[in-house]
Amino acid sequence: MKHVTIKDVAKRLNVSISSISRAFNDKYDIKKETKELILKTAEEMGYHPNPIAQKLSQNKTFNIGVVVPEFINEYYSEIIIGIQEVFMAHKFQVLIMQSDENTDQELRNVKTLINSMVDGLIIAPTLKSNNMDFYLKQYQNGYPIVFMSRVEKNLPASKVLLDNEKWGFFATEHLIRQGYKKIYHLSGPKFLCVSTERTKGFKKAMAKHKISKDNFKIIEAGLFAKNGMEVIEDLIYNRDMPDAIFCFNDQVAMGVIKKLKSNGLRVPEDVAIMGHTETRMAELITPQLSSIFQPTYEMGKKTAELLLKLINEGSDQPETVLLNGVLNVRESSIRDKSVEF
Amino acid sequence: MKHVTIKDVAKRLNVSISSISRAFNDKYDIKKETKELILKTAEEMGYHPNPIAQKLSQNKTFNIGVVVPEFINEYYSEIIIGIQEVFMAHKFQVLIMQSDENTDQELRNVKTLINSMVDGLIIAPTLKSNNMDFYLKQYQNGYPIVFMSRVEKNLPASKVLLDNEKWGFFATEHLIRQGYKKIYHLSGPKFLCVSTERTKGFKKAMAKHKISKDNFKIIEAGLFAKNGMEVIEDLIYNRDMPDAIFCFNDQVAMGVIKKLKSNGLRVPEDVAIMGHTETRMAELITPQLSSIFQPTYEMGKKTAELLLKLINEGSDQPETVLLNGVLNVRESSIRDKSVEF
DNA sequence: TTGTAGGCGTTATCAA
DNA sequence: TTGATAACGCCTACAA
Repeated sequence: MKHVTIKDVAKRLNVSISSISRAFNDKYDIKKETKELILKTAEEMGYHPNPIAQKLSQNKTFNIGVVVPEFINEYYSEIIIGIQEVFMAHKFQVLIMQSDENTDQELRNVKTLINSMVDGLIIAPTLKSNNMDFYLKQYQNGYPIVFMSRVEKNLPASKVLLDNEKWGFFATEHLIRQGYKKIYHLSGPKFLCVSTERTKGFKKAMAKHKISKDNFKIIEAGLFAKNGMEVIEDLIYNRDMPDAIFCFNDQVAMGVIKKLKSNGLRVPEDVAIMGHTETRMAELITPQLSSIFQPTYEMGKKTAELLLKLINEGSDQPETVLLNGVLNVRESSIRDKSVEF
Repeated sequence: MKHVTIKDVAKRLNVSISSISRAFNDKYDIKKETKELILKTAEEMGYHPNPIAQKLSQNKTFNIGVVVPEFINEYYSEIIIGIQEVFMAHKFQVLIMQSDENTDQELRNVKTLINSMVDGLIIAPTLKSNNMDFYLKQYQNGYPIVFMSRVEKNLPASKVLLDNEKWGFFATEHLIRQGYKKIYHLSGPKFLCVSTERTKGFKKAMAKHKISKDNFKIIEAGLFAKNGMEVIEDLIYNRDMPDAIFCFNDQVAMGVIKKLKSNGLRVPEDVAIMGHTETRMAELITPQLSSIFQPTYEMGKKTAELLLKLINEGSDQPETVLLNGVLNVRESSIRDKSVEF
């Protein structure tokens, strides 16, 4: 498995290696016929420039690192596809590492990537990430980093995120407009900014529509289906069931629906359910789950573009991209089919 | 962002770069104190060997490539986690590319990875991959490749797969033992060996239990939920509904369940459903879906180990690892709770 | 035990 | 338009 090198081609054609190099990087003047001859012979010999040597000589790795908290759920997988698309087109390789929602693992991942000299980093922090100071220090030292998804709006660095407050608001308002009177919100962990933003949106909707304190409640649940199930068990035990529930995400919502059904409660007749960060399953379960679709693919592309710019042009002002979602209303939250949403 | 190099450390300590190199690769004799001093100073200066230079000088990239048909579903994501674990421990980087179930994209991915000189490849072919000849040629030329998941048992190369026939058989037999009399199988595409194997298992179970031809049927469906839905629509239209259905995978099974429910049929009372290649959703939908769990994480680890061996020791005999699944019986396929399965 | 120097496969500067 | 050659940062025979 010996690879053909630039020298082999040079020898074969009796030209210098510089000419070969020139032919492959149309930067320099080189006679058209020579170039064509070289490219043709190289093709025949199966020569490709050795990317490792290119990188060494250019002092660039053309690698970028992506650190996500997990990619079991389709959310980050889809984002990654968008990221890869952009970087592939620019000859970058994308190294993906997942932190398994563990802050130490995340720090190790980032350090591994930095040590392996990636030209830039995209980071979506884990649940309880306490590494932001470290990341920001790197960023301020000039290391190209773009953040994604789970960071605060006012973080002093480039980032791409959903406007969680806005879409938390819309999700809630949809329930109100459907005529539900008593609405609970199962939030994510309170140390997760994505969650507090959505909760803010929930509160804002309550305020706007002047819903009294007796008629709403915010319960800290979590990220996973089992968190939703646990909360429903408590509510049933305490005979404290609302008309409608806005869940932090679809996973929680599915846990909620499952538990409601197994206790003989109907969705949406007894309790309406609204999810968030739509999954493909939303359309497959019964009832179909209303949710907020996030433009994952575009998020990935946008993030990649920001990083690419940062790598090529250096940093001027940090840029924040706030993306919009889509409210997809389905069976789980419809009371009155005549009401517009 | 200038990186500290081996020279900087050498200069600082007034030793030669060879000593630094030795200290970092405990291969050569080097005085213990010198080594410790070097490592300590290097640490202070923030020196890490430049992986690109290491790779160039060792003529190895320490990269391996993984090509999967998709990673939106958790199946390949979980496998990848297993792969990464093994290779990370051996200082390899794992480049992941997904083919979006497109055979041309797959070929491009593989060629990109080969051109970027990965030391080895793991390939899980797409649906209609017609690139196997090319891959086998590379393999026979000595390029380390291990195949995964969607290849035939008798492929002359190392591979890791589930024993699909066996677990197709078990899945079917479970339905028979539950007392279902008329059992249909929704297969995957017939050009997908994984599917034909499962179908073989289905037929074998029918033969073993002497089920007459009137009482079973094999219908080619597909991979996705919508394929399952379409088949159910047909069956309803033709008034040709069995007691039980063994679906190619959980996605199809979920489509089937959804369509059955929306037509007022109960699962499992009217029709029992068995899935395959268990997803996390299996436990969350109503009724919970019976399925065959695949040991994805172990598959990833095993595949990685085979490739690592191939890279380090060269090829002797191709090795085939046939893994076992687990039959998880849940609500969707239980008729009689007293029957053992 | 340590240092010197050549090589890995490129790119890029400088001469020709 | 081309060629010679020094870098890029490291590893490793060989010499000391």
